[in-house]
Amino acid sequence: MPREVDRDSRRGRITDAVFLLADERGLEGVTLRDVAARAGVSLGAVQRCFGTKDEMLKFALDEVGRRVLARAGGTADEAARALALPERAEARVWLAFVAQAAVSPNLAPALRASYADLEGMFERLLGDRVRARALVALADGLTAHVLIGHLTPEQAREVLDRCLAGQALDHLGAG
Amino acid sequence: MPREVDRDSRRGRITDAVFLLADERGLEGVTLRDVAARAGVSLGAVQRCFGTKDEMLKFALDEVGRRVLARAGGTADEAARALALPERAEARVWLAFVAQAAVSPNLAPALRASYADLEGMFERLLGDRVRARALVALADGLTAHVLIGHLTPEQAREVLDRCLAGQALDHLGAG
DNA sequence: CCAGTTTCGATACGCTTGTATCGGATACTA
DNA sequence: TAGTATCCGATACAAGCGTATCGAAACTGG
Repeated sequence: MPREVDRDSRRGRITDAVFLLADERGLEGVTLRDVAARAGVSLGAVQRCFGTKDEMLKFALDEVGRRVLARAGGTADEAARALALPERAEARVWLAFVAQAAVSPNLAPALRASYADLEGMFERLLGDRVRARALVALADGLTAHVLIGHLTPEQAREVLDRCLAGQALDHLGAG
Repeated sequence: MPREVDRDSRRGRITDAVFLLADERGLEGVTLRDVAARAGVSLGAVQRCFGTKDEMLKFALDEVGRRVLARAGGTADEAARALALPERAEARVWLAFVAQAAVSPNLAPALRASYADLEGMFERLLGDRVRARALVALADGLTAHVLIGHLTPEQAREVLDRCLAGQALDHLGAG
């Protein structure tokens, strides 16, 4: 056989390149050629590592799910803040996958699995599945609003703090 | 001059076609040829109506913003439910634009304007800007989770009802 | 030391995309 | 009614995409 490069480290480098490009231009701006160039490998290497583009994206989606879950530990407050105010690049990748999964059935199951993990973690922390769902949804919404520039990170932090203190979404029915 | 077709109605038909296609395949699956075919006009007609693809998408974004805002009237509860549980097609179009705006600077301002309108409406209804932001973010998050199949519409409705009753996000810090 | 097999990077290919261009049809103007 | 300026739909075109293919290189088994 020819010299065999380290397959796993190569997959890791390629996945990192996918994240960088998805952060810069969105998921649709990720082309195999650009991924290869950014990762410092040939186009053929990307093909051989992942077979098809969809498989590469699916692998990247699983990876970002793992990273998000890994950082969302500790108390419910800490976890919520980590979820709502993530790394900007990571958040953009996540949002790109959410939008894509809404229309591409082959990406949706992996994303649903990540959300199920996330929701389960918050449910264990809070002891209430509905509250867990509310918190995850709120965090996702805040993250999206920061990304598009509707809120600053500080404003999102303020909203989250008020919600965590139980003062923001109380008694909305009275309004 | 040659016979002049009704420009506004043509723009409307083309915009409807953009919505249909964005709902089916996402915003990146919207091609000028498919839009033309779906609208029942020629490719050249689409070009002359909007000049470039970006302008067509920007027009569609403004239009969906108007529709969302138009349906979100009444009390805060009604508005929140209309926002969190919109027409499925409309929601997918909205999510697609959010994801796109996060990486394309020319689309972001129009989306920010729509969010500013929405937030202003809730602020008037609630008398509290932070609560308004929380509610809009929660609604957006719930909508996204329904679209990707993580929550059923009924589950999202349950979360929203608990939040509107002030029982879901209270005292998360104790968890 | 050589044959064989496997993986490497490069290139070729067919397809789709957004945009530009082009003759023909049309409705004002004089 | 003839001229003309405008707008129509069709087609042409260059670029970029994902994927398939190919010769060369390299490591292993005999």
